Amino acid sequence: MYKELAKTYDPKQIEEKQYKKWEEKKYFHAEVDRSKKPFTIVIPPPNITGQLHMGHALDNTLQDILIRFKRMQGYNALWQPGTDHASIATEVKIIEQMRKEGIERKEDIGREAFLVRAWKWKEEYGGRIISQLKKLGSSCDWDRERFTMDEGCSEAVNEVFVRLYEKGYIYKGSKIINWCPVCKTSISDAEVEYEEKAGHFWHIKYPIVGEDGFVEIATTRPETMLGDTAVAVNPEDERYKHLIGKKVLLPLVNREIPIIADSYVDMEFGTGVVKITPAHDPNDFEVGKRHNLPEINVMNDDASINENGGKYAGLDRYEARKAIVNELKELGLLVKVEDHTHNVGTHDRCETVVEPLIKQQWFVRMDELIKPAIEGVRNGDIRFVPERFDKIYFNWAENIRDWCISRQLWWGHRIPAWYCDKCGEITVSRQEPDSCCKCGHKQLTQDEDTLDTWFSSALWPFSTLGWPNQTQELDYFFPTDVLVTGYDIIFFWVLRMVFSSYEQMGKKPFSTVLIHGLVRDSQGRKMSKSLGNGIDPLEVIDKYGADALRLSLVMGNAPGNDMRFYWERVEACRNFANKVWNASRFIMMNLEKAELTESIDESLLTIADKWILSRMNLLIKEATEKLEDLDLGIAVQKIYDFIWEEFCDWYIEMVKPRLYSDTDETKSAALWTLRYVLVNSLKLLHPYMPFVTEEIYCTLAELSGLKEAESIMISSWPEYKAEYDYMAESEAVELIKEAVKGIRNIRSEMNVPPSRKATVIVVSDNEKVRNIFEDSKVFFATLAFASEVHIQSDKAGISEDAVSAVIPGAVIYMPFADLVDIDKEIERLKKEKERLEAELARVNGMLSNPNFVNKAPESKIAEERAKLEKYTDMMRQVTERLEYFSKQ
RNA sequence: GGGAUCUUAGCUCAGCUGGGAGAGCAUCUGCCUUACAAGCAGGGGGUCAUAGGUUCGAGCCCUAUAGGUCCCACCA
Repeated sequence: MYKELAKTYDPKQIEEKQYKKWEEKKYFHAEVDRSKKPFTIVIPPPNITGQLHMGHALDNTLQDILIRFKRMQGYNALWQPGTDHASIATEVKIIEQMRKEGIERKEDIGREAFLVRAWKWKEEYGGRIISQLKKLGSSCDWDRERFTMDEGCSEAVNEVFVRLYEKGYIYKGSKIINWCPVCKTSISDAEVEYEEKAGHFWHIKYPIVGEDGFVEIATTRPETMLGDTAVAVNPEDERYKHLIGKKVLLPLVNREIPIIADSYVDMEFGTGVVKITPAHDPNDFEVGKRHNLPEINVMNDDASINENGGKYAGLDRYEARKAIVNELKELGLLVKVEDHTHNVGTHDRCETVVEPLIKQQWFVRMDELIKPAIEGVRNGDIRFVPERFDKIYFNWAENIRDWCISRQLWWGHRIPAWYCDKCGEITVSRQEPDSCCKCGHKQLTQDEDTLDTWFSSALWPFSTLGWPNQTQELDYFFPTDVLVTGYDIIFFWVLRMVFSSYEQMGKKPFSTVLIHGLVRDSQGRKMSKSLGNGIDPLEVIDKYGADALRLSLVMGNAPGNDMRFYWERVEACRNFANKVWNASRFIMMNLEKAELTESIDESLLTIADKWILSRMNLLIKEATEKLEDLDLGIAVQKIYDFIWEEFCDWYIEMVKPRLYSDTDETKSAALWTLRYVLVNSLKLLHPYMPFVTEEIYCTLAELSGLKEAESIMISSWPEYKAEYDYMAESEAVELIKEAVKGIRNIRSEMNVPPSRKATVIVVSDNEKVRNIFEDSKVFFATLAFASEVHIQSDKAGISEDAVSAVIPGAVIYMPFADLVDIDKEIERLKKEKERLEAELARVNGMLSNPNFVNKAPESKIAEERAKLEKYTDMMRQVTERLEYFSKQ
C-alpha cells in the first residue's frame, strides 16, 4: 500500500536506491536489435586520474539528457562509456607515488616494474570517476565499459598504426618538435599553450670576420646562441645588403658562421638581423633547411646545456642564459637590454616552458588525411551545434601540421615498430614480428616510445564498438549520433576522431557535435586547482541532490556559452524538485481515496481540464521539438514554466473544489486529468531530473496502477494528441484567468485583506462570455476571495462607485463602497488606458500599413484584427469608467 | 595580425527564421489559504553598449565605434 510521501523531497533517500535498481534491471544496457533504430553516444572518456569536476558534470548531464530522451522515444539508445589511460597524467601520478617510497626515477625500477605499478594504480583508482558519474545519474551501458588500453582498443591502435605506416602516412623523422624538459617527452602542437610572459630583448654584437665592425642582433633567448649556425638579413634590406655572403664570428663559441639572406627576416623588427639557431627554433629550422645550415643541438633532455655548449655544458638553460649575458657584458658585446613581453610556449600539463628541439620522432602526415575531415564538415555530413564552432574546427584543420605522435613515456601504447639488431631496418607489425622484414634476422628490439594518448582517443567511436573486428555492434551502432564535448577539445579530439574515422571506416564518426562551454566560478573565472575556486559536483549533489545540480547546469544556458556557477541557482532548482514532489504528493493524496479508471468519459471533462490538456499538448510538441534541435535549455525552461505556473498555480488550484466534493460528478475527470498531466510532465522532465521523476512515477504506479511501465526511464515519451487541442475551452479559461488576475490585482492595490470577501459582478453583453463565467463562478470564490458572484448583461443595480476590472468582453465590478479611494481608482484606470492606447496604436499601425496587410500571412492579419476589436472594446469600457469618476 | 563571441532589470542569464521586452535570484507589499514558507498573491525596476543604415516595423539583419572575454598565429 502507498505510504504518504515526506513533506519535502529528500534526494539522499532516493538517488542511490533508484540508480541501483536501474543498474540491476539493466535499463542502461543496449543490445543490437534491428527492429529498432539505434541512437548512440560515445562518452568523452575521462582520464583514469580524473576526479569528477563541473566540466564532467555538465558534459555528462547533456549526454544523459539526450540518451534518456531518445531511449524513451523508442530508440535503441546506447551510451558507450569508458576511460582514457591519460599517459602523461598517469605517469606523473605513478612517479609521485614512487617518490613517496623513495624511488627517484622511473629508470630505477625499469619499464616492466613501472608498468606493473601503473596497471595496479589503474585498477585501484581508475574506477573512481566511474562511480562519480553514477552519482550524477548517468545512464551509460556499463556492461560495455571500455578502456583505451584494453585489449581491443590496443588492437585498434596497432591496426591503425600499421595501416597508416603502410600507406606512408606515418613516418619516422628528425624534425623540430616541442620538448617538455620536465616530462622529458615530445608533445604535439596542440599541447603547447602560449602564455604572455615578461622577458627581455638582449642586443648582442657579432663581430664581422675580416673587417672591423659588428652586426647587432636582438634575441629573447641568448643561451641558444651556442647553437647559432648563421645570421640572417632580409635580401631587400639596404642596410645589410653588402654583408650578405660574409661571415661573423659567433662570440663565446668563436665559430665562424655565414651571413645569409632570407625573406623570413622582418626588416622592421628588432635590428633587422636575426641569429639562426636551426636546432632550437621552428622558424630557424626552416631557414636552416633552405640554406643547408648545420643543426647544432646544444641541449640535453632536461634543457641543460650539453657538450656542444662548451664551458656552459651542464648549466640549466636559465643559468646558462645569465652566465652568457654576463660574459657578453664583460666582453663589451652586450649593447643593451630591453624589456619585452612575448608569448612563451608552455606544456599544458605541467606549465613548463617548452623547448623546441630536433629529435627523431614518429609523425602522422596530415596533408591527405585532413582533406575528408574538412570536406565532411563543409558539406554538412558532420554538423556542429552551435554552428559557429565549425570555424574553430576549420581554422585548426586548414593550418594543421604533421602530428608528432611518439612520446618518451612508458605508460601508453608502445609503438609497434621493431629495429633489426643487425641491419637496423624498421619492421612495423600488428604483432611482435619473428624476424626483420629486410634481412630476416631474428634479434629485434622494439621502439621504446609510446603513442600520444590522443592517438587512441581518436579511434574511440569505433574501437569501443569492436573495430577492427567487424562486429554486429559496429555495423549497427556506428556511425554514432551525437558527440558532446567542450569547445576546448575540438582540435585535440574531435578533429582527430573525424579524420581517423573517414580514413579507417570510410564514414563519419558522428553526425552532430554538440559543443558546450565552461563552467566558471561566480566571478567568471575558470575553475582551477591553483585558484582553489573549484566547486565539487559531489558536494553539490550531497547538499541539493543530483537532479538539482543537473537542472542548474542546463536551464537558462545557450549552447556553447560559458556559464557561471551559483549556489543560489542550484537552490532554485532544488526548490523546483520540491515543487514537483509536493504537487505529486497532493495529487496522490487525492488519488488514493478514489478509484480511477484507465480512460475517461470526455463529457465529464470541464473547461479547466480541457484547458490543461491543451496546454500539456502544446508543451509536448514544443519540448520535443526543442530537444530534437538540441536546445536542451529552452526545452526544460518550457517544462519548468508549465509545471510550476500552469499546472500547479492554476490548474491544481482550479480543480481543488471538485476534489473536495463528494458529489461532484466531474471529480473523476479531475483526478484522471491530474494524473494524465502529472505523468506526462514527469516524463518530459525525466531526462533532466531522473531521480525525483522516477521516485514519483513508481509511487504513482503502485498507487494507481499505471500499466505502462515499471520505470519511467523505459516508459514511452509523451505524444502530441490532436484530440486534446480544445481551442474554445482554452480561450475560456484564459478569460477566467484574466478576470481572476484583474480582481487579485485590484484587491492588492486597494489593500483589501484576504479576510474581506467581496461581491463580484460580471457584466457582459456577450452571451457566450456570460455563459463562461456562469459556469465558472466557483473560481472567483476559490481564487479571488469572492463571497457571491453575479453575472449580468448590463449595469442594472450596480453602484457605479465600485472598483472595476476591464477584461476582454466584460467588466468586473467589486463594490467596496467604504474602501474605495476614488483618486486611486482613477489613477489605476488612467494607467490601464495608457496601456491600451499604446496597444491600439501598434495594432492600428500594422493594420493600416499596406505592406503588412499585403505581405503578412492571413493568420497574422486575422490575429491583429481580433486584437484590434478586443482592445477597442476594452478601451471603450475603461473610458466609460473614467468618465464616470471624473464627473464625481 | 586573423577569427569568434559578448554588451538586455540591482546580479546571473534566456530571447528560435525581424511583428506585444522575459526568467531565476535580489528588492518591496500582503498572506502560516488543510501539496509545498524550499510556498502563495501582488508590485517596482530595462531609451536591449553607442552611432548610423535596411525595413511599414529592429534586442534580433548590415556597417562603424567603444569596452569585455576567448581562440589561433606570431617578429628573432
